[in-house]
Amino acid sequence: MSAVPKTSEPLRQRRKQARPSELSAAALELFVEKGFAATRLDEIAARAGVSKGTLYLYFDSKEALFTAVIRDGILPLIESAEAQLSGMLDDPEGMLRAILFAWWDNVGATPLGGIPKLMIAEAMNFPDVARFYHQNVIERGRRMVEAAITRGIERGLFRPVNLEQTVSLFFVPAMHIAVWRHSLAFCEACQQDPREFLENFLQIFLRGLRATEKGTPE
Amino acid sequence: MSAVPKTSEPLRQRRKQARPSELSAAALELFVEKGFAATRLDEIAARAGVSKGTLYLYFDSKEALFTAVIRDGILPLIESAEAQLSGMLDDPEGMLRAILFAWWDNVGATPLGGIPKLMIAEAMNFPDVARFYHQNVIERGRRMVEAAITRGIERGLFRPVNLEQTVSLFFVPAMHIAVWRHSLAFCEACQQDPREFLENFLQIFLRGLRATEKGTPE
Amino acid sequence: MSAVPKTSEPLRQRRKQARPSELSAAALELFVEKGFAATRLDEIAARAGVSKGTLYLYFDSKEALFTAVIRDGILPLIESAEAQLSGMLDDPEGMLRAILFAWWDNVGATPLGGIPKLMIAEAMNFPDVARFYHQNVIERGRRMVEAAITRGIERGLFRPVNLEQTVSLFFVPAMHIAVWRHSLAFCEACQQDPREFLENFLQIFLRGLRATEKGTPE
Amino acid sequence: MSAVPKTSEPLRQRRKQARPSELSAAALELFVEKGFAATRLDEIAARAGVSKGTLYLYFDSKEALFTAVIRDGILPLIESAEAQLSGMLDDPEGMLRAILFAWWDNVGATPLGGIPKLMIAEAMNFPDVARFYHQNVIERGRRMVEAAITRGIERGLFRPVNLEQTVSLFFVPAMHIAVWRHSLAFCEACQQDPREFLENFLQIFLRGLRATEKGTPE
DNA sequence: TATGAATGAGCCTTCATTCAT
DNA sequence: CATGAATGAAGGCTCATTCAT
Repeated sequence: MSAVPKTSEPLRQRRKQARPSELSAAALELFVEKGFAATRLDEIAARAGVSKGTLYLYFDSKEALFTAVIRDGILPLIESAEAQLSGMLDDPEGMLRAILFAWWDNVGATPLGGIPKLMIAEAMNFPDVARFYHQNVIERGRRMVEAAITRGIERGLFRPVNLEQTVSLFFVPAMHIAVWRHSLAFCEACQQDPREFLENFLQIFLRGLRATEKGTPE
Repeated sequence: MSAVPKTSEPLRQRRKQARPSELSAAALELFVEKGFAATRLDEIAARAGVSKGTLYLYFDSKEALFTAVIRDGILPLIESAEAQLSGMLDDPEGMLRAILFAWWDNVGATPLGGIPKLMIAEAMNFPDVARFYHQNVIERGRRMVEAAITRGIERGLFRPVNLEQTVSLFFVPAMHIAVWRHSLAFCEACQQDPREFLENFLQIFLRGLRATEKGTPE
Repeated sequence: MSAVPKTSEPLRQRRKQARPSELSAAALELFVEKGFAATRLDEIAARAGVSKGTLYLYFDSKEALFTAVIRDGILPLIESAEAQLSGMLDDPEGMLRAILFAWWDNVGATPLGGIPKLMIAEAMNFPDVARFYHQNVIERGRRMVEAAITRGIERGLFRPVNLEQTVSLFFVPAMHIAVWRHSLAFCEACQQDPREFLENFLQIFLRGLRATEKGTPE
Repeated sequence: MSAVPKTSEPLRQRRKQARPSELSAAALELFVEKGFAATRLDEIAARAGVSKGTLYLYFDSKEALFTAVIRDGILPLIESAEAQLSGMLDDPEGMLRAILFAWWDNVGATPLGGIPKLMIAEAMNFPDVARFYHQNVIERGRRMVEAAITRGIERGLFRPVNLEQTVSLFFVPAMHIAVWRHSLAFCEACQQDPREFLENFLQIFLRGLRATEKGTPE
């Protein structure tokens, strides 16, 4: 509020452009921390440095703000991830590793990493948002992993496994870290380095997935 | 209204004894479904078939009801599980399998299976309850698995792995099923048979865990 | 609150029965005085001697309270008026006079006399209520007057006039008094005795209505 | 946006002069339709085709706008009416008829015809405005009618009647039409031609007023 | 002069909690 | 023990008003 750079662009204009994402960023933090119902609009406004009424210049209601937080928060990321990772199908194991750590760097380690917790908590209260999230985030993420595993099986690198369940297993530890970071964060078991945890998981996962004929020297 | 005959009423007596758990059962369902803040005491009372005021005869406040739901719901189960499973240390793989499916039968498949979702959603709003849950449920559960894996490593059945992380990995898929059952339940990927999913996980998990020198005859 | 007679009937019970009409009576006064939008529920509750929340035990919303004020306030009166006055058709002039003064005594001079002002002010904001009022109050009132004038014409007592317009003319001065009582009440011209005003109107009205052949000696 | 050429702009000049009355015209329509409290400044600005802030360039507050709507709307008309009709005292009946239809043409049939409804609705919320309206509009209008009736009585054309009340009766049907046009407008009884209604009223009114000795040739 | 983004006081409504019955 | 009418604090939302541009 005091450290605004005085460029030639009028301040008002720049704030106007930035406001919606400033507001939804503040909202995301609080929704993740306390849940939708327990978050007061006062708090969101205060954290964004605006007054309560300003929220209504950009969002029709608390619920609309919630929807926007989910929609606008995660969709761009999925799209860029698809663009970046689709070319790695030649190396299934490498692609799986890349998906996992790209997710961690761009989502899990950022405030967006709270969204899985938020969706878990609010899915039954906002079925429409949950359905959107499922179709546009979960399903698209699963498809990427599915493609990698399928290719690995085709090439004889992986055992023929139940695809659906194996894809689920692949995501589950990453989700686990993201969720616990924003809930039972004090738990020491979660204080471990997330990348190390994911690496450890990948080893067990891939080892369990690989075709057995070829030994995998540790 | 004033002339209620005061005979010996076994039914009423039984109800009186059972009331608290009837109330907390109703509360659990609703807390899991909608979250703590979004659940009204009216609804809980209605679902338990009592009036709103009656809740205050057994619980001091909404928050006390929440605490009771967690405390009284899960603790007895952990204790009986410890008693039943502690004798299986001779067969680490069998013990891991037994833990997983005992948990599913006694917790995951029952209304108590909603507690993980509830704790995830409310941990940051109720740090005391979260700490209680962590110490008395999570840690005790982890210790059982830790014992089995440690014994497996000692006997050369399992590779020497990072214990903490591996224990986490062991629990994560089970938690995942329980959580998603009560949030994104409509997701088809979650409609799969939970036991089958756990079985599939166990295969990959154990295969990834086993010492490599010995082939793993399916 | 302190002068409640201590009869055998429990206080709570009696209040429960009386509350809705106590509340709508308070609401009527304030809606008439300030209009719907300018009336705060705080005021209504305060005037009725209850807290704000109590209003919602009996009415779903401010708007529902408005509807109830109109519906429950005026309908019973119309019905009793129809019952009492329908037998006077033998004496058209007497019936018209009776209608006018019965209306004054039972509506105009009571708090219900504010309803015409209220309906005028809010009809366009609440078209459904306006339509209800029109069909169930205005039209039924008009039919009674219409019957009297028609009979008078049939018997040669009245000139053959435009019925619709004459019925309107009959009601207009009464409405005028009622409306001004609750709006420009300070106007001296309105300080006149209402009964005298109505009597004076009746004379001019009937004199203008009567068949001319028979002189009407003053 | 910054390079607006400062040429001589007759259109803009004209707009600048006309703005206040354009604004109060828009305000009048909405105040009449929805009442003062239920009308938002946003709507008024939108209907006048300006932004919300512009209203504050011409009026200090919403209430000042209300006052201006009444003051500036009706006063010029009364003054021109007085000038035009004061010369008709030689023909009392003609003057009464002229007053009635001049009022209809210049007020009742125009947007100003909504003012009586507005004053009825808001008189108790704005006693100062109501007093102004009473003194400068109502009283001056009454005086014109009073003069005509007095002259008619002096000349033996009219019966000696209660002046105050008869003047009220004279205005009441006209007010009634104006008010209902802006409130219960859907009512079929009000769909009648207003001039015809006023004509019918005049016949009954004058017939009831005339001295009885002289027959009244239609 | 005109704009419209921003404000914040105020209102309707909800709901945990109390208490007379 | 049980009820449910009553309470009042608090939250979502609106809108008259201000002011930087």
